[in-house]
Amino acid sequence: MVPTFVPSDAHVDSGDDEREVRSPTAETLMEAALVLFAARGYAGTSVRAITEAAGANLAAVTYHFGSKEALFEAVLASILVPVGREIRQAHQGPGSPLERIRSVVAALLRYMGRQPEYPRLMLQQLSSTGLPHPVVRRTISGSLGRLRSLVEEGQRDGTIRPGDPTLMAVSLMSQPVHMSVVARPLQEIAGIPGEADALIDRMAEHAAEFAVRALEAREETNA
Amino acid sequence: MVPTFVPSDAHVDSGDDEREVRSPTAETLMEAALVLFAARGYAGTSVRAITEAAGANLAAVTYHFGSKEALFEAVLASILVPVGREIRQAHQGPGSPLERIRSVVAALLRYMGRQPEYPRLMLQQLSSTGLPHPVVRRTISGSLGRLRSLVEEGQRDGTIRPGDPTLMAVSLMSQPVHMSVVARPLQEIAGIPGEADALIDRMAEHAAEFAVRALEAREETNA
DNA sequence: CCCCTATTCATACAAACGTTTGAATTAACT
DNA sequence: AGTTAATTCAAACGTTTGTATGAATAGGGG
Repeated sequence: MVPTFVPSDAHVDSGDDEREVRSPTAETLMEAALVLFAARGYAGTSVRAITEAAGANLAAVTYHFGSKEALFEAVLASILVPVGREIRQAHQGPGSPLERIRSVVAALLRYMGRQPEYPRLMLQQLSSTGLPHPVVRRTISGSLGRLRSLVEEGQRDGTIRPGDPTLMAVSLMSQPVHMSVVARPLQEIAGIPGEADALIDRMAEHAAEFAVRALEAREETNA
Repeated sequence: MVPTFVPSDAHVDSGDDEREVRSPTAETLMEAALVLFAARGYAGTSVRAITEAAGANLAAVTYHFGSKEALFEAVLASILVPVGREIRQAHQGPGSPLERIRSVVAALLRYMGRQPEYPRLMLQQLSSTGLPHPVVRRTISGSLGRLRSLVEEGQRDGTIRPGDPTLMAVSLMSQPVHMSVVARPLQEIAGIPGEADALIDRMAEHAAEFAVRALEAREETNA
């Protein structure tokens, strides 16, 4: 059964920057679990596989996290914090709305492209039925909100064309998430040569340009 | 274990349009399996869940398909054929390259948005590590090739701006796949009101416009 | 009616699953 | 050295997993 999410409101998030303190074993377990969950999914990853990869005892997951599902949630939360931060930073940067949108898209793609486990886990959540885990939902909803506000700002000062700001934000978000995930298989499928990191950089440039072009207001419309 | 794909070259595909003939039970199994695989993933779906949903005996999967994995491959192949056909039709339609790109994006999004299992299964394949199943790879590679050739055609006649046609094709493809999958969760996350089908239609319009704007050559560049 | 092939069915199997248990080990403090 | 708490460990628990088996049930031609 896929982890479902009884509200479990016993959880603090107000400060958005708590330093979770964990034993070394717990850290190692989370690192191993991240890789395996991203590669094979939640149901496809056994507790035994995780503990073996981490060099820990089979009972370590139950002892340190309580259950496999709790470990999964901890992993999910741990990766979404930096993703949210990445977007927040680029969002608060200098420049016009369009320029900031460009840097959000490029930065996000570069970040995720180098940690492919992150977007993979996000996509796994999105592509199952039922609502994604609340921690995923919160991050996505926050990031979409920031992107939408950038779009609206640009629409107000006339540099961004009219259109539904929410859908525009979704399109912006889909580029980094989708492309960072397909980058690796794409090298084989489409026969793209070269180093993986170089491809990510090219993709970041491309996606940012693609996004800006799609949004900017024409200088010479029929007005 | 996620289905891996020993080449298994004993498989005919030349004609691209074989009418697979199956018993009614096999058909029912595939329909039930499609829904469950898309909802919970391969590892998260048990043979018992499939046969129960199909109203068939537990042994039916082994008898009709040989194994759970073979059933999965049959399901995968069955959904990718119509997806490939959808793209091929829009690709061969009338109009300029940009207009045909617009209708590929819109048609694909409308099609997938109404059969969410299709893009879900595709994304599941893409978001695991390791190469996707060959049948997925072939469809994606074919579709990307068609999109890329449209882009190149438009670049030749000057209606599409310069840029890497392969990356452009990937961006085009990512819009329908990604948006059709996130449509449902997005209604809750972003609080989009209205009927699901109406949202799909709005998304199709939006994504097509987004794509065309991103690609078209400016009439008034500094040339 | 009988035989033959195709399909369904209940049941069984070994393997893998997440979790529990209680003893062994480690580390810190008195 | 002695006490206590935290952690690790090997083993076992009861389920659930995918697949195999052999008997039961059809449905046509002879």
